[in-house]
Amino acid sequence: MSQSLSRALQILASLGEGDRSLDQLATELGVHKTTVLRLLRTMEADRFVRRDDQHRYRLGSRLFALADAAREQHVVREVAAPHLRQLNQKTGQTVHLAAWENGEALYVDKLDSVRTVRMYSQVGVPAALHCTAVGKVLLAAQPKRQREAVLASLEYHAYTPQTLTGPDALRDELDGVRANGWAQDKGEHESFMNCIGAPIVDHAGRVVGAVSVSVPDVLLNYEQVLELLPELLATTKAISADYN
Amino acid sequence: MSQSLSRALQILASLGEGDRSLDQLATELGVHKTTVLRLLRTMEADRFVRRDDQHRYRLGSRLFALADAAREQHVVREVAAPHLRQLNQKTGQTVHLAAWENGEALYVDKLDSVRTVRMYSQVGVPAALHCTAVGKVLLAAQPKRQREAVLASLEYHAYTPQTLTGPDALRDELDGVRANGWAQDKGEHESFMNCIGAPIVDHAGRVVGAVSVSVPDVLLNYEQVLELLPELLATTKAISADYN
DNA sequence: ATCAGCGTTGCGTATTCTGCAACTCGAACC
DNA sequence: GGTTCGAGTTGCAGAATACGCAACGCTGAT
Repeated sequence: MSQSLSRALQILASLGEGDRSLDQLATELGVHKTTVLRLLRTMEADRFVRRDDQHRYRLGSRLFALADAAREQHVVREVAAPHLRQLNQKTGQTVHLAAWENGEALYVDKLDSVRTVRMYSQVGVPAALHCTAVGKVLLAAQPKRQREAVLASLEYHAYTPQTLTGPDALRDELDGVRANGWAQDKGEHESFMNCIGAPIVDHAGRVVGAVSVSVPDVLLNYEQVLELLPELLATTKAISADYN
Repeated sequence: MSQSLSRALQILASLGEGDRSLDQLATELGVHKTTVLRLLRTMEADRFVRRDDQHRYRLGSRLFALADAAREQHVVREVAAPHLRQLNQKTGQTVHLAAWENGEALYVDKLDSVRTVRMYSQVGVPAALHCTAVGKVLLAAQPKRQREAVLASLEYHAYTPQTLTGPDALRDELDGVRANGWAQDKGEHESFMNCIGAPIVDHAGRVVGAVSVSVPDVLLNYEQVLELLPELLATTKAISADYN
């Protein structure tokens, strides 16, 4: 494991909490100023950090340029965006878009409930497959071989008492998802959150993404969330149509 | 400058464009696989990168979280954001925000004209100083010493026939910019694009950023673009006021 | 005017990183 | 089913690289 890199990452993490001076960083890491300076210089050259006129260091623009570039790579995102916005405005709830990539369900876009603003924090991060609506939708759509492989390899972390914790329970659940054409998450990831999700399909009927709506139970109980299902299905249908 | 760190940053940059395999990264950097592996391991431990079950590497959750932090910590950007959105909606045109960082004019935010969707493509990239509105605004605001140093060192790449191609022409132009309080780009960067830009100033009158509006000439001719000037100046004035 | 605090530089040392070679694992192909 | 190819992983010895020291310079405060 690379020492200097490791220290550089610590620096970035520290800068994530706020701006720092050289000495501050040096004492924080417990290394000499010189060392920190060299690392900062390297990162500054690539714009991963910048420093303002008062010699205080901050995170650089390269960082968000990178994240944006990575997030923009999914084609589904572009097509889905306007529809997601509509769904978000109609329901007033948090909307997620996820896509299947190399054995994972990746969040590709997210629209928050409050203020209809994008909250990116989770975008680019994989979703749990056994306890999220999008995870179930995408996993259910995989070919049987791969599905079984995933079922066998999952860790089934029990986030809440409701979480499905074994391959058998999840297999049944997935069968249900395929039969219904949509999935639920009844407080399985966060005990106070209920979600419903549905697939986006291309012209060949292959599932290329999943959309979900998440609602905290203080706002709507589970039955009320189900009333949003028609809206959700209309949205995924529209996206699927546009996708071709 | 730290070699290993520098290579690690190259890796991140590459992963920003898409997922990569170990060998792919090794050949891209021109170093041994072992070296890349060690770097990746260190970054993986801190979740700056992760790999899926097919051994393909991609950016990790920590990086996305940091990117969001970087965005929020960019004061000018945060303050300007709502105003830029307004300007974008009122004019319907592409709006850029740039800031002077490390001796360059960096695009920090961008709102696209055609769709409601954000196109981040240019964010984090430096703007040409001799042929963009924001570049001129920011360069014009630099102290004379530094300004002259830049004037002498620029390459004056002639993107179009309209591009200013020498230090003398640019110096005159900058004098005009300071006198007027705004800058233009009459097809100097892309022949079919006209832009106007204006500075954001802090309480001490120091220029901390620049906003520009860009319009393709198929939509508006140059005189019509100038009619947007009051809107632009109102925006920069409002941002400047909020900045304090 | 002096001092304190902080960032910066040059340099010798040894720690850390590097690349080689060999090994493992899995898939693909005959 | 055996073989070969591709890709990732490990141990190791040499050497380049990163480290910390000490001294310098700058800026702002007392």
